[in-house]
Amino acid sequence: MTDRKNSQGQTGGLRERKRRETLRRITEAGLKLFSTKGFEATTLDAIAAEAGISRRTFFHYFKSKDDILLSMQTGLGDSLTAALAGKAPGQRPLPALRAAVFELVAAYAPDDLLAIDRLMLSSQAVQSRKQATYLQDEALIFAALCEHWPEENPATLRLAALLCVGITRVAMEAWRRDGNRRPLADYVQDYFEALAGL
Amino acid sequence: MTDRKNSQGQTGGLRERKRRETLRRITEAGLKLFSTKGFEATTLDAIAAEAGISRRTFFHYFKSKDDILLSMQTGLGDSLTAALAGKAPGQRPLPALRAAVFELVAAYAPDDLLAIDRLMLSSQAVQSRKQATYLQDEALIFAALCEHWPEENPATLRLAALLCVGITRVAMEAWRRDGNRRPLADYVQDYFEALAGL
DNA sequence: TCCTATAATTGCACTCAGTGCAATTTAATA
DNA sequence: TATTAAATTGCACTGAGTGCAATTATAGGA
Repeated sequence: MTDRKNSQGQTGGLRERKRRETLRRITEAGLKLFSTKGFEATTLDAIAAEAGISRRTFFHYFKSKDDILLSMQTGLGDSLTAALAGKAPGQRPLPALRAAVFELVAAYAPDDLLAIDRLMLSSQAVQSRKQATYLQDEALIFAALCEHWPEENPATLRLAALLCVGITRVAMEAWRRDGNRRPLADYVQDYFEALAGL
Repeated sequence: MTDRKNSQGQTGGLRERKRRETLRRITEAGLKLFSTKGFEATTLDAIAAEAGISRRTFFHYFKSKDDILLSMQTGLGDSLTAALAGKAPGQRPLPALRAAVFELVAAYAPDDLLAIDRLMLSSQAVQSRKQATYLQDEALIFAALCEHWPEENPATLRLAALLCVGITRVAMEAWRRDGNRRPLADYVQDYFEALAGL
């Protein structure tokens, strides 16, 4: 009836459009205040005021203050399983994962993510929860591996998931530590090669 | 002067003895209440009352409610670096670590730790912080490895630390999942062997 | 256009974790 | 015993997060 563009789930009605807009305003307000005042020193009242909503409404969009930052995570588990789903021919698990990681890492915008990352360091709780997501990523990838290689030893697949997430993690650490002068893919390469020297 | 047995830092005065006793009472009270009422439902007032102290005093012993549980962690990083310090002859890093892990895992009391572990699952925040400690363990072990094998490629040592903590972690998961009918060392063995099949 | 079901926003009152401060008690020691 | 330092406590406060009920805005059909 009304002329809403519901085709790709993109616009879909005034209600949803407003909701997305409010969500955007909250995260924007949060990011702005976190980076100026610091994470801990920023109160929810301040965020709500900056976003033009009430304090109570904030909790209809996020379950906690932490979640503003956490919601901006890349979602390594989802990305990798997706990249893995398309192409699992006759390859071994680890090389397939390796390829998927490189695919991901190729398209990576340094600056935005780095800023978020730095903010996350300022809160113990946020940092912990961020690091805990690595373990969830592992679980997701392990499940995907089990589907693609059902006859493989589960312990092997478990280790493959562990290594792939772990290598990505330490590569990003090294990359950030060096002030990203070399591309992230180089660090990933380094660690995958170091695997042979064990 | 006074007859305090300060030799091994064991007793050392009324003050310290009382302090240790209070600490013990708090953790005991916490554990008791957590396991009956649940972690979230247990208030600090209840813990303080049960331990016979004031609410305010609690914070002279723990920085947060979480820390009661977190303080009972094994400290994989410390244990492993200690076990590693004694014996690093001409071995390669990973085999040396492997031996150290087996040494640790041999002396492991199932029941107590398992109860703590189950309690930690009931709080998102505690669980996250627990998982985050694995990364700190990695860092500790990596530092120790760098000292013992200064001429080795750091990336290799980084991966060794990652693997050793990771394998211990997934082994404990599998062990717990199976209701620990087999000894923990068996699971560690499984994963170390699966490493070859990658 | 009007009407109704449903979703979003809000205010209010509440619980609980955690902190700062200042007073008081208790142990250590000269 | 007198002095010093640590431990305990109460009080008042901030801020996160929740439950509830009232209000407002949107959706979609009559």
